[in-house]
Amino acid sequence: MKKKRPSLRDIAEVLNVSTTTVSFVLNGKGEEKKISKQLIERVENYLKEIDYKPNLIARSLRTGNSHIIVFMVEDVSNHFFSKVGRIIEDISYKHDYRVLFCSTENDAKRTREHIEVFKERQVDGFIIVPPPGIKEAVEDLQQNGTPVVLFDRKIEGIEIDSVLLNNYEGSRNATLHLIEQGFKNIAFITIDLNQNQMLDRLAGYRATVKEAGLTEYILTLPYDPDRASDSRKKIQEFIAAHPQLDSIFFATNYLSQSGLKTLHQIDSNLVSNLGIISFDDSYFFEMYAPTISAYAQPIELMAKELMRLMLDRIQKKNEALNVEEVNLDGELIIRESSLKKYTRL
Amino acid sequence: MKKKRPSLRDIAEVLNVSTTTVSFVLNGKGEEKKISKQLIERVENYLKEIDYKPNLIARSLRTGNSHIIVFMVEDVSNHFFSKVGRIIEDISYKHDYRVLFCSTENDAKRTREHIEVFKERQVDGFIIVPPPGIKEAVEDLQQNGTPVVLFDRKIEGIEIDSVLLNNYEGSRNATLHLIEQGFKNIAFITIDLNQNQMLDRLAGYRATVKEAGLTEYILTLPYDPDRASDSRKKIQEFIAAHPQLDSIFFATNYLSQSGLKTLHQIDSNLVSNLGIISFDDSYFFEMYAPTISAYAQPIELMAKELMRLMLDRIQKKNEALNVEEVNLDGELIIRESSLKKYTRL
DNA sequence: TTGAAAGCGCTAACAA
DNA sequence: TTGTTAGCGCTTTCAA
Repeated sequence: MKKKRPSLRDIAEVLNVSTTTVSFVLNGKGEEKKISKQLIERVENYLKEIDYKPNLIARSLRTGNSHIIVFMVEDVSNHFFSKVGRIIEDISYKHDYRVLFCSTENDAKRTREHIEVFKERQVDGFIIVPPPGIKEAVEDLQQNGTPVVLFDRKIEGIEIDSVLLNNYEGSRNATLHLIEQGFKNIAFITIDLNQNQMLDRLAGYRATVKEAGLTEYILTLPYDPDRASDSRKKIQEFIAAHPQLDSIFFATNYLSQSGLKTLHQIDSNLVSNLGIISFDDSYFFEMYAPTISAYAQPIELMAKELMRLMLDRIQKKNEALNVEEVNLDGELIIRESSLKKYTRL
Repeated sequence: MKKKRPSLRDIAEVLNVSTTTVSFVLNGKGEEKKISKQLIERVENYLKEIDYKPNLIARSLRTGNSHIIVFMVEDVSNHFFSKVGRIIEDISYKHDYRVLFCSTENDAKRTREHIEVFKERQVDGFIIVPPPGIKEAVEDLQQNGTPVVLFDRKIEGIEIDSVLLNNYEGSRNATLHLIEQGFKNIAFITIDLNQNQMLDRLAGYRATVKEAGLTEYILTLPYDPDRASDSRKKIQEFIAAHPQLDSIFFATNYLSQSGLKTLHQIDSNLVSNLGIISFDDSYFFEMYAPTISAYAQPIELMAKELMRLMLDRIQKKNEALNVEEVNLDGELIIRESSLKKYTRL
């Protein structure tokens, strides 16, 4: 049933040349290795004729690389990560790399297991959104000389290429925007995740509110996504306890989404009457009524920077390179929800 | 810098046994091959001690398989596909397979290229959402004995395992529901994609409307996503031309999304006054005001069926199996938007 | 019950 | 300018 594909050796035999010759021509090293024009042409023609495809596994075994890049994120089906992944896939494809997506679930053990397997599969590089507790595994990769680029989050106490969002600035901008629109009692709703990107956002909010002489109102919800109804109750209580609130800043887009739903359930006018802004954009914010303002992460730029670093590191694998920490700014997208309200103010 | 990992041979030398022995023990074939208990134990202990990880590439080269499954969809960042992919990833992980996600962009050439590369990489199976024009490539894989399971769409004139949605029934159910709620002038908005899943949905709508003695109103929009503004205009004209419409059935979730936005722009009361239902659910439908009814695809079940077939085919690679076409039913999720309206009727 | 050795298909150092 | 050949690390047949 399975017709065996011809191997290099088969080809060499048919053409009556050595496998070396075929290999060199195949890899475009014909000229460099001073193989005659005619021979090159003859080989190339034959390769084309039989539409020869080399066995990539054999090549990997020999060369030690695989032209595969791993993209490890918390959840590949998360909108933000999947969009970034999509662009990474495209850039990789153009450079003849493939991308293995995988979900860490923010779990260190699972992540370490994945890393082990991929290492044994000779993947050429890792782009990782690091869960807590994988510092050693990452250092190990670095020791090994495997390119690693961190994304979205840092690991403290380790020198490593990273592409990050300037969370503090973003949070500050969003808060400032609300203040400029005349909001005085701005709530910040976040999750109790002890990770620097969330802490920076909180810090940005607090500093800005304080600077403006306003009071801070902070609600911290449990991270556990299974306890959505708990969160709903907490939001409801929070709103009830602070009737003076005129606006809400959600620290991440899935909070905004569930938050909007909750607000709507509490009182269908609430969403229109409160100033609302979200950290992280969502494609549904512009279809909502009112449309929801957001501080958007620069998805395309992030993907490009990740791949720029990755391809560079792969190429210059044996040179010592300066570690780069790329801090990108997002963009404040002002829609209806964060504009001055006349109904309530 | 790179400390070389120990190979099977190294281990054999250290233990003063043959590589065969180590290999057998490593693969749990010790007993079967009648290696003595003590030896097995000695080898196992050493393997554990040095935390030996075999080189998976070498193994692949030798065995001809890779424990990698490819999941090819139109766009990996599409909500529906990424959710299915996420579950497939999980199931695979439990069976010690990894998943290579890749986007076809519904383009035959790109898809064929991907298939070629993956074939040379010895992937163990393909789950494919087939774009038009890849029938031959798929048949080729089948010839090769590589497991292929189609998802979401069929390829006409080819016997192949597939997991599909029962589009006709789904469309019928959604239409019936609107009729039961008292809607009389139901529009069907679709895209001009000549693929059977879309045609079945259209057919389901038409048959049901006809059966109920109602008039059909069909708007077909161009597929090209770049021409969103065109679509908006067409929707607007369509609504204007048929003031008697009391409800709209969108044939796919991204149509619903852009459609809702358009409706809202035309007249902010329109969304509340029309009956609305969407083929395909979206997580944002339940946050919208009003919440949007939908015929939801059974994401988890689909992923499970895909993997059931895939793992089965991989395992029984050399047996002739009956082709299975799994047709799944979705679920009608009734929310506010499709309930009887009192404001307009 | 264990070991020797032949490959899987490719690359590249070395020889001719 | 081209060819010979030794591996890459593993599995598995055959021999001992």
